Amino acid sequence: MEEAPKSLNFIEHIVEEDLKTGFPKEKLRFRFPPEPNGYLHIGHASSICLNFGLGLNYDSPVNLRFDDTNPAKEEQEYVDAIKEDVRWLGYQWDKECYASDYFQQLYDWAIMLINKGLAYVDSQSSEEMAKQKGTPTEPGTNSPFRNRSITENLELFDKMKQGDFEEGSHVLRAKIDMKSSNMLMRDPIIYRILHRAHHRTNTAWCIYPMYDWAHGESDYIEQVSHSFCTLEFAMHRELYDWFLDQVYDDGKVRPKQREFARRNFSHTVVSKRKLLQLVESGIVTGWDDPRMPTISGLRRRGYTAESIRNFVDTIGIAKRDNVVDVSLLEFHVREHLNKVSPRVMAVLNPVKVVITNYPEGQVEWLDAENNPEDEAAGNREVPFSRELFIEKEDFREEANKKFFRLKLGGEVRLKNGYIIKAESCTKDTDGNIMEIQCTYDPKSKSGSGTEESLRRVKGTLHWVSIEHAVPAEVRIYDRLFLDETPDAYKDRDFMEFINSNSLKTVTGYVEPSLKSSKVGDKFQFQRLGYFNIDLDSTPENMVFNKTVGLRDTWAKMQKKN
RNA sequence: UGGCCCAUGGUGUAAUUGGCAACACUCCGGUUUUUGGUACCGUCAUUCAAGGUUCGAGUCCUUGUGGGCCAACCA
Repeated sequence: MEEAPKSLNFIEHIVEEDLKTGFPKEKLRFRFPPEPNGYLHIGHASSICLNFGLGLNYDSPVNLRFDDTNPAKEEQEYVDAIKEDVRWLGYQWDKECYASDYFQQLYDWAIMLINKGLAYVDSQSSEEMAKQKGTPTEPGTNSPFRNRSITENLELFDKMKQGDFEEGSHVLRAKIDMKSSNMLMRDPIIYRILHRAHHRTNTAWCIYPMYDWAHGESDYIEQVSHSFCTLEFAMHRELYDWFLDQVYDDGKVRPKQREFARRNFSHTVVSKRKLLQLVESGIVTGWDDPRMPTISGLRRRGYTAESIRNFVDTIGIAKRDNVVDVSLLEFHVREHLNKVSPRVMAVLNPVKVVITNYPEGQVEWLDAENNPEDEAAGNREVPFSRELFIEKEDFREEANKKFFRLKLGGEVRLKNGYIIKAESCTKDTDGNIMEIQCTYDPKSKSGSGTEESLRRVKGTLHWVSIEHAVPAEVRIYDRLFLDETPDAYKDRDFMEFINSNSLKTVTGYVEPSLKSSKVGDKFQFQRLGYFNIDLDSTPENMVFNKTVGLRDTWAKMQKKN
């Protein structure tokens, strides 16, 4: 058996190339560097799987590093949530790191920059500096403070650190080139004053390093060999390298930044800012609302880590703009859940069926297969009685041959039970069907082996015994946005495209075997879809989330007509 | 007036680095089925444009076109 050589994405090619040109494999080291200012979303999954996948592939350490240089936005809650999500996705980091662990080293290096004449304290307002910065098409001009003496810079920077100055009054800038075609090289700010308590260092510092200064140096301190980030940081690479030049020692690993395209997904947004807006505006109940494209939202919705990993693997890594269709994600959950989730019966939109020739008061416990895809899943028993619920959509008084379900005078198989025939129905004054009267064939019991039981009828319905069914709250979700790319319009706000009907709550009736299940348990409600038990669920009031529906060719046929 | 990046079916990615353009999803059609599910089979459909190099270009070069990013004391 030869294995087909797995094709590599361009990032993997880069690593392979480095190995081929002499980079020692044992020095390979990667990192996943989230800022703890929000929850991880499905887009982050790509980065997580890329970095940790590389680690697994090459047997290299991968650090989890929190990029916590802005105490105004970052919180411990996010740190905890991020760690949980990465673990849940199935990955183990080598070291848990924080950029804030390096504040002292970063500060010492900043002093060195000043001493080398490569950094200065600027005492202008941000507006003044913005003016001097120029535009992408026009060069900037030098700050009047650009040529302060080293001693003065040292003195001022020390006072910044001591907390002698107000926020915004001074910054430390790198002295590079105000005329560079790269705006980031026009004397970027490396430290700003922030009188804020930090989630880890508390009030020890009142100056905080900017991203560009902190990130590359953190990579260097951790001896990360490959630092992968999204495309919008491509212009930062020049600065990343410039900063590295100032501190780099021969013999150490020099980190290499490379960029890949972030993933966009249809009918949703993946930007922590926008997700935060959904949370704060109350459109969703929280970061883990099952409609959110966050890892925690997907987990609560019933997605499995395996399905997310498979999905990420399928969409790959590249550099071009993209919008990944959610149907691909849905395909992967169905694929996994189909293999692992037990089948049960639940009726979500009930109508009563009375089997008129079934003895009153009789109950039979019928044998039911838990999962046709997995023999080891075993069997269970479901109660059958004279009065049942079936789905309203499964009955019509009259219908053509294409309708395989129950109609007056027609027969249908009740899953795991008997063949029944609809004889009549009763309606209320508005014409709504209140009850369907059926007869059953006592010899047609599933699995009994009788001639009658082997009869083939076109339709098979799921059902529950009214007397035994457990009422449950069922939350049915639709996409959060009506537009495919809600945040792709320059002249319209993404909030305009909110789907106001993204959550529908119904009372469903589930078979009694579900009473013993726990939060997070996943099931296939036969003929309906995959559902799991929400964390709001209690033994008295069970709550289910619809993860995703089954593929529904019947619904497609309906749509076409 | 600038700089950087990108362009392969409807969608997302491949193509042994210059050698027969393929995989998955979607769509459509069919077979099987006590889930209109699953499984299986099949159909449609692809290299942005024009030049150039070459025996040979999706891949290299030039120009053009289209798109993205760059002017937070955010990351």
